Amino acid sequence: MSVKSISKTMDTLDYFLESDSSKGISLKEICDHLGFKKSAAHHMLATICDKGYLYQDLKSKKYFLGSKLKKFGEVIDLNANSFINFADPFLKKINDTTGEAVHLASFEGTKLITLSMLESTHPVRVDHGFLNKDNAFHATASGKAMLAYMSDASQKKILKNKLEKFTSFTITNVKQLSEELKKIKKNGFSTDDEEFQPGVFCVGYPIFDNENKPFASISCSSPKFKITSDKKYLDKIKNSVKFSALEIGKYFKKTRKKGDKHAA
Amino acid sequence: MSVKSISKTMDTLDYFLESDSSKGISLKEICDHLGFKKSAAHHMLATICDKGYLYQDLKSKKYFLGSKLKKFGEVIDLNANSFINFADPFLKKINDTTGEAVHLASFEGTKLITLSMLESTHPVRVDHGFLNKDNAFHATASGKAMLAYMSDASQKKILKNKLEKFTSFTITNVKQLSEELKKIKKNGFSTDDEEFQPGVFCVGYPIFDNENKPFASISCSSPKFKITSDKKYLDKIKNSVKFSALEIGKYFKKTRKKGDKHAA
DNA sequence: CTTATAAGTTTAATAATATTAAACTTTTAT
DNA sequence: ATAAAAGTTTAATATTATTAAACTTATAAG
Repeated sequence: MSVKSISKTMDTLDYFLESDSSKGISLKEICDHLGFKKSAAHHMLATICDKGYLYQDLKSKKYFLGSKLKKFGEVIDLNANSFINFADPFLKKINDTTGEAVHLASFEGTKLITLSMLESTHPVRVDHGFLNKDNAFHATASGKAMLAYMSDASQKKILKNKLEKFTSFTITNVKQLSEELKKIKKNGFSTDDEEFQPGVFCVGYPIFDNENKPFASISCSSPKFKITSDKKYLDKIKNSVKFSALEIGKYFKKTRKKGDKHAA
Repeated sequence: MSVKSISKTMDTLDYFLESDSSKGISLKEICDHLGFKKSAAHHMLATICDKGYLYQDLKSKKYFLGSKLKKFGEVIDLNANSFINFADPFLKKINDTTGEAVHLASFEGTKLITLSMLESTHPVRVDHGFLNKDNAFHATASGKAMLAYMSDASQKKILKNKLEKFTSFTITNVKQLSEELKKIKKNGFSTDDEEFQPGVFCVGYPIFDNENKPFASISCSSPKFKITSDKKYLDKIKNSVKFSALEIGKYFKKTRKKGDKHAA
């Protein structure tokens, strides 16, 4: 079961992120964009404001993000940001060597998330943006690299929904995906051969934590034709990503004691 | 009207801020602390997780803050942080001169909020912490300094609820408060003579934006006995706060064009 | 390893809540 | 000054969230 008013509340907060909210957003604009009735939206917004997550300007009546929301960022930074900062120079290294887009991914529950990314420096760019979604694990190099090394129980939870078909090459069959994951564990890396975006080929390597669980992954995306036309290009990418993945993995040995629990 | 499930959701998110959530929080703990029934809380949390504001660890089943919440901090920083950064050295100056606690306040809707603070450097400390609440305007030097210069319409909205009595000195009579606000406009500064906390005396100066509206305020808190025993001490504080308030006010002349709208 | 206990999840019936339209107020534009 | 639009309030009702109970999974104790 899903609680509708909560869902609507978060869609509203999301709208403040997506659009420029620096000059405030009116009740009407919120209703128009999200399809709410104005009286219902008004009740919702009054409650959100009461809790300090938004506030309504006394004169213009427009809504703004409340400074309370700033505190979440501070707390999350404390918990997880050091990992991203540690990883950054190693992502940069792949980006410098290959010139291609590099993504650092992790997961929160069953959601694949992008922690950090560097865009391609080449004229022909490949960009699949920031992800924070269910149901992309099976179609991305980042997702498959982590999925392959997870426990059966975790795999099952992530794959419990129907596998979405993003392109004609997306693996949507569980049996077939299972074979693919076995292959990944044998090879030590994953690929995405136009399975998420047409014309885009990705290579992914897992990053293991201090308990040898897949905690994150790096992927490097390249236009497919480069891989096809230059046989050595794939090896160049693979070597670069593998090196950085191993280096970043050392972060956990440095900062965590055996038995320390962490998120994801 | 207030939407209960939204209210409960935000109380839950607040709980993640207040407690150490770095190792996750269980469903049971949330229910115990906030008085929820476990099935209702489970439905609520499932919805929150679906939207990416929290996530549930696949193995431990504990809940964590979702990285999506980090983005709010980034957006809010963009909008408002430059003001706080600009003000910082001027707050420091008051703190250096007087040794007393200094607060930079503003307001979001009808809520008085603390943007930044410096603690007393003296052994006898005075600290009223971070505020983010309705119904404290009438009882604080920060609040009254802004209130005095607001439009009647804004004053009315802020004072629409019964004025809470924090100490025996808190002004809870609207008529009496109105006289006090007149006095503040005449003098150019506000005081809080044990009206919020017993034994604490505060001096507040408003900060005006590029349209001469009160946008923020600075207050300096001191133990009451110091003010009483040393007649020159109050003047020392007043001069120091006044100087910084005027300097910070120049921020708006530097950064905003006439007619530019901003929050609060 | 087995059993017991606690925590988490799901369900569907019902009690309670959020939604709605309509009336009303306030604001903005003409 | 008037009209139109945006925002707010209300209370009746349809919809939704809550609840207890059954169930599953995880953890602790014997």
